[in-house]
Amino acid sequence: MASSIHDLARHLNISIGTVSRALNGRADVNAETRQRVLEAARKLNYSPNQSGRSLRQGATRSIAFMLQPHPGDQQYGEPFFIPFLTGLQARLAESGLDLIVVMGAPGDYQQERLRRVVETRRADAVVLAWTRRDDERIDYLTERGFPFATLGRSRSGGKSYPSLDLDFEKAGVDAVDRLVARGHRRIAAIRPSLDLNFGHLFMTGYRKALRRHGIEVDPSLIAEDFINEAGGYQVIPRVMLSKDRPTAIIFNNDAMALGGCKALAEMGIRPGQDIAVIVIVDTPLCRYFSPALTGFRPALEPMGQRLAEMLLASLPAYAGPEGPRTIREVWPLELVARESD
Amino acid sequence: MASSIHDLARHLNISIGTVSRALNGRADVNAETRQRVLEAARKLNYSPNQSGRSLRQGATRSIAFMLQPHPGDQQYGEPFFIPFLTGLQARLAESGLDLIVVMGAPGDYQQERLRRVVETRRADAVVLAWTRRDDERIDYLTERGFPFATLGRSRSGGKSYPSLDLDFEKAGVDAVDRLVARGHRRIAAIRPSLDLNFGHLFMTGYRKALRRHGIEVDPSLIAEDFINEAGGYQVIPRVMLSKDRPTAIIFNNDAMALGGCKALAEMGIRPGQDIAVIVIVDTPLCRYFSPALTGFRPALEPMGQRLAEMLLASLPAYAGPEGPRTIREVWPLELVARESD
DNA sequence: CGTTTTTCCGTAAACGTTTACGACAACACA
DNA sequence: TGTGTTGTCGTAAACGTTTACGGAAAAACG
Repeated sequence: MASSIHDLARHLNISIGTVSRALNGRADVNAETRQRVLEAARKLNYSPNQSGRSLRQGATRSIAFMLQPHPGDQQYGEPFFIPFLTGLQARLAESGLDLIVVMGAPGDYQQERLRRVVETRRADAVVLAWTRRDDERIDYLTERGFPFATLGRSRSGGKSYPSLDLDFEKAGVDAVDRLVARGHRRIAAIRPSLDLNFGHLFMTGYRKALRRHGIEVDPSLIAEDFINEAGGYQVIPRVMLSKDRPTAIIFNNDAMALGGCKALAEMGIRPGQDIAVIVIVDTPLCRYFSPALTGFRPALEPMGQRLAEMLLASLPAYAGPEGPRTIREVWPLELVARESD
Repeated sequence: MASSIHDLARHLNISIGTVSRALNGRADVNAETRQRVLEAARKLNYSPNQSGRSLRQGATRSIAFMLQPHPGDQQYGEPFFIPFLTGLQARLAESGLDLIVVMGAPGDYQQERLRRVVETRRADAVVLAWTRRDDERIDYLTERGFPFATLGRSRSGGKSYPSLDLDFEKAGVDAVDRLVARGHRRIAAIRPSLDLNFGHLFMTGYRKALRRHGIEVDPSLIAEDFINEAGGYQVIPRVMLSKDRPTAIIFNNDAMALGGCKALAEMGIRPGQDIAVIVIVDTPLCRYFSPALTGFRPALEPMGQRLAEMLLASLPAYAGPEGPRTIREVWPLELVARESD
């Protein structure tokens, strides 16, 4: 059915070696011959079988992104990643690499899928997200010497791999600073599990800023739940029913904020009027919510491009001129002021 | 680095043929030998190189889902697909198949990416979404005889391929019926491009129901825009500033509904009180919005499983007992009544 | 014209599997 | 003992590429 390099060679009365060299732009092939080969390839719409190619070269020329359903989420996923993937894809394509996204099974930190990709050599490198404070996936990959990069940091024991993260700690500080400047002193923090590294970073900033303002950290104002709408919804009563209510809430996530605002509305509390609300990671949801939610906007697509670049630079096969490699980057989160505070 | 079948054979003092047969569960291998092979494979943690395997067998044992950023969307994507993919993945894994997700470039109806997957034989079949009324991807695939299935129908000229869709027409009818029963007669419809088949189906139901109730279809109550928050936001003025305002609005999409409600709020119109709102495809967003939006909930994960089954049944290599193959299914959309109407 | 260099191309091996085929031993049966 | 059957395994080809190597012809050089 599909035409192989042999068909092409036979059709041109030429050896497959020459065809291959012509297609791959080698120097030692006559200009006219190359022309004929390229034309024939187009006419028979030939394109090389990826399996044959991978087998011979020992590389698949593709990078896998491990996509995981929201931890603790039963239903929907994270639109967050789409623009990131668009950027990743764009940059990889420039170097002739394909991006494949591998769905993790919900529940197990996708160890199983990851192992499968690595062991059957379906990709030359992988990109991880949802990095945890101690991440066994990182241990696994470094141990096996399999190339990877991460979106998000981790507490790494001297391991060296490209990683790109947002400055959640700074965002936590900025959020508190802003609220304090507006007169708030009882500021709640709604966060996911501290295992998730960005949750931990956020809380570090939160605490640090409070202390700097001479405000004692009140454990009853800090609550953890699933990182989705249901989590935000069910966590609010725990925070609001205490005797000394907060006057402001920082949500570590837009989905949690949505659920939280619902719970507030049901209690007759209006965000932006009766209580101030800030969201750490801004999405279109925040902008189009009523009231529009103040949040911190990440530059997702550029991040995808950048992480692709960093990953490529770390791969011997694709590394360009041996410049100094940045291995770790932390990008700022820009605050977008809106109505909710 | 990675151990091959030769290493395994050498380690066991056995031929690679026997090793392969043992691992693949062939009958003609001694029980004790098989045991030894399996143990050694575990110990050396051997797993077969996928490229070698694919090359020999002429099949990659993987299915590609073509994921496209929202048409007209610059920023974020569609969480809709995650549970669908979870179901798809689960069912494929049962048959030993891998699911890979391929990102399309925004803009071109991902023809380029699709071609690449097909021509380099990276997958044995593909799954398409966002089916259009006339879909060139379907033409391309049938022409080349490449197996595929679609999430969503298309106006197919006698082509035969597995497809699974939601009954958007019925949802359109039900939405109108419900609103009419509550006394509404001026019902607006906010939809995406009619090229997108689900948009077309929805409108068919909408018109049909209106006529059945003796209500004339008023073009000024129908508006098209991008299928995202911004689209919903900017389309509302066009519909609400006419002299004879609608008393109810049906949104064909949750993101458009979010944007639309924002625009309504800015005009001082409260959904659920001053105007009725129904959303065709329900997501957690609808449930946790204030007011909670009435919508039609799809069974996404089961749909993924089912479509995987239908696809598998259409592939000669994986087809089970040759039962009658359902080639086309349309699933109901269940209405979830909430506060917005 | 003889020698060296360059240009171009064919040959064949290799990548890691699976599998058709045949060989050999053990066993059953007459 | 001879013949057929069964169980188990090794051999080698094949999948579609890329690439090291060598060789023939053409070009350059003296």
